[in-house]
Amino acid sequence: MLIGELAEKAGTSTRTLRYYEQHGLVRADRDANGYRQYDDAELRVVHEIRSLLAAGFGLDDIRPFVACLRAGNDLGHVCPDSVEVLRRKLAEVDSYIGQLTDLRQRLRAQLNEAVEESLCQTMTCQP
Amino acid sequence: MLIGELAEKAGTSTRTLRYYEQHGLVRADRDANGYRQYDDAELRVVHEIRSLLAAGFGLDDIRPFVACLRAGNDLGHVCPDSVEVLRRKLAEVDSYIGQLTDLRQRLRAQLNEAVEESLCQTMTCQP
DNA sequence: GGTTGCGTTGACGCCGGTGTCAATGCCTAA
DNA sequence: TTAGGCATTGACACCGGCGTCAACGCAACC
Repeated sequence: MLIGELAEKAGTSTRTLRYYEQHGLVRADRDANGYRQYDDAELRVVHEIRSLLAAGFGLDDIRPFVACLRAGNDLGHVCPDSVEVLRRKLAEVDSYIGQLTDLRQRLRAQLNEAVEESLCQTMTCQP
Repeated sequence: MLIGELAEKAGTSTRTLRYYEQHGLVRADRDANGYRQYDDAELRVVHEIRSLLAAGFGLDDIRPFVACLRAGNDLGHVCPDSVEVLRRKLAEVDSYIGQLTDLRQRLRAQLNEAVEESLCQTMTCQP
């Protein structure tokens, strides 16, 4: 399978596939031409990458998952290194949710303050 | 007040103050030298900017808050345009929290799956 | 008058994933 | 043989807030 075909099957671009390869995620043999020749299994790998990227992982985080697939596992997240990344990401997400929740509180407070302020102007209340 | 002094008082850098000015947030008169000369009120403005940036607003979002302060209000968020931005941001934050919560669910599910998998290997269970 | 220290503008770098263009080479069908 | 379609590598562009450096002007003190 050439790069254009894989790109289409994976729903991405050739540029992207080369980028992944440059970062050690996707592998390709080379034809005598120098053209990249992809194994069928790489489609699965690319899907895994796209899925994890969409979830907010970075390319470096994704490497263990790909390695896990290459090691013969059906799922990329069942290996110790992947689990470690999952744990770390979960902690990050938790922390982030916490921060956003705090921020949300402050935004609501400011909105309320602004609304009361404008009520005071129209209805002459005593703050 | 010269730029270095304002930068120190505001806990930021001169580079940053020029950047804010370039984006229409901070104002300065000029000495005969060409040196920027800052009004005392600009310190308040810079603090407002820093605070909102820290909360995740972008410079464009912050502009109405600064305008609100310049209009003579004690608080930058009591003007209609500011309120509009606050509402939008609150919606964004809500949406983002939702997405992160979903993601969190998926991460937990994958972790559980991985853990059960490894238990199966050590304890010969029947999935 | 030279040094030191602050001011000025302008420009590049970073991060991360990808679009996009350029210059060039291979393959295939008309 | 020529066109055009796909391949190759390399490099620039983007976003956003700022660090950082360059090359220079002005102020003040010794």
